Parts: sequence; structure tokens; C-alpha cells
Amino acid sequence: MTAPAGPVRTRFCPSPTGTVHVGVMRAALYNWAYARHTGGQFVVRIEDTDPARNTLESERHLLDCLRWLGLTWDEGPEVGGPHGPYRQSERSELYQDVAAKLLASGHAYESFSTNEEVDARRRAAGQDPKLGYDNADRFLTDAQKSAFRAEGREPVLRLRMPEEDLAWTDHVRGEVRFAAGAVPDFVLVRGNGTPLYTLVNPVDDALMGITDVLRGEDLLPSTPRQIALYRALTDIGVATGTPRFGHLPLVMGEGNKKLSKRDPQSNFDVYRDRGFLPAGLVNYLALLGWSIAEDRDIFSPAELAEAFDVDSVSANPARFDLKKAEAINATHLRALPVEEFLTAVTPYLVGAGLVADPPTAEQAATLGAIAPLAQERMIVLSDAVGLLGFLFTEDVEIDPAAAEKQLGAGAGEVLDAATAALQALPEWTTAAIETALKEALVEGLGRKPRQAFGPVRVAVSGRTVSPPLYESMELLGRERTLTRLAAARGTATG
RNA sequence: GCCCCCAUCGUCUAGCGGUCCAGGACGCCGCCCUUUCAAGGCGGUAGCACGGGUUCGAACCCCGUUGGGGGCACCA
Repeated sequence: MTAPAGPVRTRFCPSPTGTVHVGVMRAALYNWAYARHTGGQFVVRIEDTDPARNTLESERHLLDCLRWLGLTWDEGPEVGGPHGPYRQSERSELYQDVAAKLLASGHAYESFSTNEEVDARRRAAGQDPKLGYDNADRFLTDAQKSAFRAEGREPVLRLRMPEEDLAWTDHVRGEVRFAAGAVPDFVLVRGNGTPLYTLVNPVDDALMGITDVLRGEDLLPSTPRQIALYRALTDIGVATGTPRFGHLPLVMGEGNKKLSKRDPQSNFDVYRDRGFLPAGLVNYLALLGWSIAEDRDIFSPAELAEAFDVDSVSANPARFDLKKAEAINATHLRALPVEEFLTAVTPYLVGAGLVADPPTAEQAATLGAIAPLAQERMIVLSDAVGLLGFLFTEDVEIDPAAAEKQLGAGAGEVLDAATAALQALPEWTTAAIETALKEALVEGLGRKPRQAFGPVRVAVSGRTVSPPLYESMELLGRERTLTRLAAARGTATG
């Protein structure tokens, strides 16, 4: 059992059905990283053989997610390549041809049994019907086949499984072995003549020269069937060998279950929408089953590609930990050059209606000034909306919880003193504001800084968390600052 | 039920027979810094599932137990 010769060729072959799953994107990432690491190629193929569930819209979305993450493909939809088409719905003739060859060579055979009949036979023999198909149609005579056809039955095509153990050396699990006879002859082509995933996936991998199949562990039990198919395909000259397999650990959710499509945490879009950085998400996703070094877990996509090796992927299932994902992303966010940060964050402010598209000169100036201060206080880009919103509106809306905390007893005194000090200020600069407020509140009222500045912050920004106060006030301007202090004074209870 | 996979701090992991009374990260808890929140600095908390072997020596190898997970379609 040898893999096709030549450079590594990996593939990502999603079925475009609805939402994009984070586990699926992690599989794409590993395939991409392994191809890049080895100097091989990364192929994308769309598995849309189920017209009832597949849509072009979700295909576009899938590709868009790949691009956004930075996982460029060397062959596939939208870029083409020598092994196209890369959409299974456009490859029907190929499958029909291979199916015919498999039948003619005797590797596959026509099977007429219905599920009910198989079940009945299993039960009659005192066996568990869960055992599945019993290989009963392997040696049907022509007369028997004609009789079934005369009844109006249309046969499925099944692969004849070999009478020997099927084993392979898995990239992440080492040797895996399934006993002879454990896997029944399985269906390759439906009764209506359309091919199934079981046929189409290995055929395309063979035709596209895929050398390494890296996929989720949930597909591990289907590997013996595929190995048997590959042998048959090699025998009839369709394949040049059996690829190496690597079964990646599953991505688990909160509980102890595979992160299901139903789970909101599994939806890739939510991370993108919240403003995770591609590099941040790549970094975190890569960590789900792999590590770059003993004492390091922050790295760029390029560094990942440089270092990634499937053979060192862990076999343990990995739980998706949002807190850690956020921490990793925050680190990437802070490391971003200010210009790039601005470019990335502006669409979120535009989307929230806080700044114009493009921002006005004044808005741009404010943004430029606050960006470095905001950057280290954010986890995801959308945090900017709540954190910076107060700078781009006339009247700030005060968060009730913040008011509760800071605008209660004693706040009136602070706001009055701050107002008096700021009104008299000859020049409106960060330094002047700082000096004036410290004199008025800390020295004048004898308050601890914590108590002195809390109410002022809430009055000005509407929240207990904001960019540094003096800078914020300078950017806001004297007029708006004083208006807000007055407004807060009106609601303060003491 | 059958087949297969997995088993180190709460979580992700390093460890591939001695250099491990087990290292890093997230989280959590302190302290420092400090105008809030962060960031940053320092420190702490917490783990080799269990039982047998093999070996001079086991987190690392073997077997079993237990626990967890995945798969058993004319879906992909």
C-alpha cells in the first residue's frame, strides 16, 4: 500500500450545506499548513452530490471563509487547475465510467436486496440487524438478476470487500487495523444510478493525485472501505496508489460531545463577525491538537506553515475554549501595527453607525488618536463599538449598571467639583485636564483616585470601562464633556 | 449490541525509559504598577484515571479495568 509518488497534495473537500463549522475549518487549516510546510499543493473540491442539501450560496460562503482565514488553494473552484472540474456535480461522467469499470472487472457487483430483506435475514439467523448488509448478493446468477429486474427492482452497486484485515499507518494514530469481515460490502452507486460519497470521494482523491488525506476522526471507521476501494481502483488503473491517512482529533463543545452543527459555538461566522483576526483564529485553531513548542503558543500563519507537521498532531479530542481563543486573539490584536488596526476596526464603527463611510476628517483624527489606547483594551474588533462609541455621539447613553455603581451617593459632589475645575481651565489638553482634576478631586475633596474618577468616567463615557480618561476628554472637547457632566449630575443621587 | 479511537493541571498541551518531587498557555487567586478597565511585571493554585506486569529505573513500553468519544444509510 503505497501513496502516489511526488510532492504532498492535500485537499479540503467540504459539502456546502448551511453553516460553516469551526471543526471543518480546523481540518482545512491543517491540510493547508501541511501542504505549505512540505512545499506541496493544497486542493479544494466541492462535494455537492446531494442536490437536496447543497447550495451555491453556501459554497461561496465556504470559499469566502477560507480566503478570509488566508488559506489559499492551488487548485479548485475559482482558480481552476489540471484536475478539474472541482465540483462533484460536474463530474458525473467520470463516476459513471469508473463505476462501469469496477463492475466489469468484478470488484463491484449488482445487489438487489432491500434493507427490509437484509434485516429479516439477520433476524432469522438470530443476529443483530445492526450488523447491516450480509453480502448475500455477491454471487447472483444472471437468471436471478433478470428475475429481480423483471420485478422492477433496480440494483445498487456494491464493492466486494477483501477477505483479509485492512490496516494502515495513520499520521496521527499509528497503526489502525480492522478485522477481515468487519465491514460489509458497501454501496457505491444508488439504484437510480447516481454515485454516493463512498465512491466519489476516493475516486476524486485518486484522480486528483491526493497523497495525504487529513480529516476528522469521525471518518476513521470508513477508512477500511476506502482502502479496499483504492486497491480496486489501482487494479483497474484509475488510482496510482492509496494515500496516507491522518485522522484529526474531534473538536468538542462545552460538554463532552462533538461540537455539533446545532451548537452556536460551532458556527465559524460568529468569530468572524465578532471581529476575531484571521491570524488570531488561525493561531487558536492550530492549537486544537497541535503545539509549536514547549513554551510558546503565539505564532503567525507563516510560522505555522513553517513548523507544522501532521505526525505531531495529538490524538486526543480537543475542547473548544472560548476564553483561550479570545486571549490569543487579544494578543494578536495588540501586536497589530496601528495602521492595520485602524483599517480592521473602522468597518465595525461604520457598521454600528458611529462614523461615516469613509470617516470624516474629524472622525479620522479622533480615531487615529484613540486607536493606540483602545487597541490594548480590546479582545475582538467589535469591542470598539462599545468602547469608543461615546466619542462619536452627541449625547452618551449611560449604562444603567455603570450608573448604579458610580453615580450613587457622593457622586454629585465629585461632578460639581469636576465641572467647576474644567470650566475654568484656560487650555483644553490632556495634561491640563489631568492636573485640574487631580487638584480638584484628589486634593480638593480628599478622595481616593478610585472614587474620584469613577463618576467622571461614567458621566463622560457612559461605562466603567473606557480608554484613558483625560485623553478621552480632550478628544471629546470641552463642550460635550461639560454637557455630559451636567447630565450625569441630574441623575446622580448624592 | 458490534467495531474503532482516546486517556498528563478545570481547559489546550510539552513530555517520546533516567536530565520530571512533570514544563508552558488560558482560566482562577494574590501582590506590584496605576485615574477606571485593561495591558505589563511578580508569585500562587491545580494533573500523570486505576490495577497488574516488563525494567536497575516508567507519565512514557505491554496487558487488563474503568471512564470518555466516534462510527455502524441507496447522508456527506
